[in-house]
Amino acid sequence: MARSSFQSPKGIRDVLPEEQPYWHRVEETIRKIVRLYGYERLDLPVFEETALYRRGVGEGTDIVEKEMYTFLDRSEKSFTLRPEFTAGVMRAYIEHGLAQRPRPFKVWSLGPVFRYERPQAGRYRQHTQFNVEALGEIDPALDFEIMSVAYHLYSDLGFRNLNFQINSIGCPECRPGFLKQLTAYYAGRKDDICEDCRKRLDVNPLRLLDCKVPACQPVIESAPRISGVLCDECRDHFARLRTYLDNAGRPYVINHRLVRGLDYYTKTVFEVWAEGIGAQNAVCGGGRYDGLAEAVGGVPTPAVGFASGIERIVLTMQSQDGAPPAPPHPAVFLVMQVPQAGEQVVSLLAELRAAGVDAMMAFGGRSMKAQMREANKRNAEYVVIIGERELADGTVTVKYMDAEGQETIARDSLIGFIRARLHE
RNA sequence: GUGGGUAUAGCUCAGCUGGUUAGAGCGCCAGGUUGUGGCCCUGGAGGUCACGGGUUCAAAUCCCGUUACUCACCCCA
Repeated sequence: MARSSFQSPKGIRDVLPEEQPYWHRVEETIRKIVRLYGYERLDLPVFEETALYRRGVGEGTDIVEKEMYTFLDRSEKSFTLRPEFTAGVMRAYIEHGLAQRPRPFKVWSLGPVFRYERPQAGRYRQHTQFNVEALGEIDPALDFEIMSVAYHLYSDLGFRNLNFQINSIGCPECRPGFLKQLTAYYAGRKDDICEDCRKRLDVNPLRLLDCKVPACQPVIESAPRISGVLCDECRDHFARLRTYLDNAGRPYVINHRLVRGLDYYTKTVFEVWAEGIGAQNAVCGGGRYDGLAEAVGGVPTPAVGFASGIERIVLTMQSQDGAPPAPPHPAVFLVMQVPQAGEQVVSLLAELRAAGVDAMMAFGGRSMKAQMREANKRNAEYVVIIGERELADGTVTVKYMDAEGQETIARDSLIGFIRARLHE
């Protein structure tokens, strides 16, 4: 590693040009799909009042307890770099009276989110999320639509073995009863479970089901399942969602242990799992959050959404075999055989670009061989050479870089000549 | 917050049990005569061997500490 006075902060990375083709491909696909499904873009601030996240995400969550980048501004107000999108979307929805628009209000966002965590493969302190939300509607067909957006994205990106995990975690009507059952069940087994789980029993019992410690597995295995105690409304909602999935032939796995860490989820929760992202498995997580609006001071508003991490998508793409997205390369690269051709090269370059032909020139007055080598490294399709002869008779020489041959043509016919070939 | 691993050129890494001007491949730059890329050949630039201390006649190499990076746990995208 090169020495330097500075380096990027821990867990925060640069996306160098060679990785950009992947990002470009992902963004292109996202734009295509949100249009297809009728979602509009919503850009939100990168930081919000701290209280929004405390109440929106939930006091008991890891995000709020230990992962937020919180700071005081010069007026001593507390703000926090967004650790997720959903709370901000809800804030904007309420603040701008967006409930007045046709419902559901369907939006997507793309941008960085921040969490203070120990970085590891597929996990960063700043990462980029593609976020999709639909607010103001409880119909399970909307849950299905949201999941379809995710499905469509990954399948268009060529992901194999799409692994959708779904569950229903109930609502304020039925979940308390389940938690009572669950804690009662665990109360008699305190000696059989790990230390973390003993804490979860008091703090966040739902997460007991999420534990990966081997000793806890048999306990989880025979634990009561929420599916048995869902209220009629939640049971019906979940059943209808599954029907839509079945009818569409979508693969999914019902995962009784999928509970998710954020407080605001109700009913449907889902994740999409992928390989190639280190020890992480989720490229996408989401669900229904009918209780969030009230938690942040709005009128009750049902909503569903998901977030997907672009870095994890890119890692997944890179781990799959198949050709990487092609990097950009110029159609034309201009080379001067003698320094006197410099003026011609500079004006010709401007003319080419004005005509919409992407072009570059060799800078710095190096040898022609060096200029040709650069043209090759930059993968130019055509090299246009201007030398003494061309200067003398008002011509240019066009060389084909991935074929044999070259030809000398009138300078004025160059743009037409190149355009004709690029359209082939 | 907890645990493991690693720190030598831009990148990937050699450098054995301490010994004199620290190496390779790739990349970069320049040449291989008269105006031309890719292959090949030649040459060149580039390193306070992470940092600080210690042991020793002698440390990239051994010991201690610090920092950084990395993987994993927790949790999540």
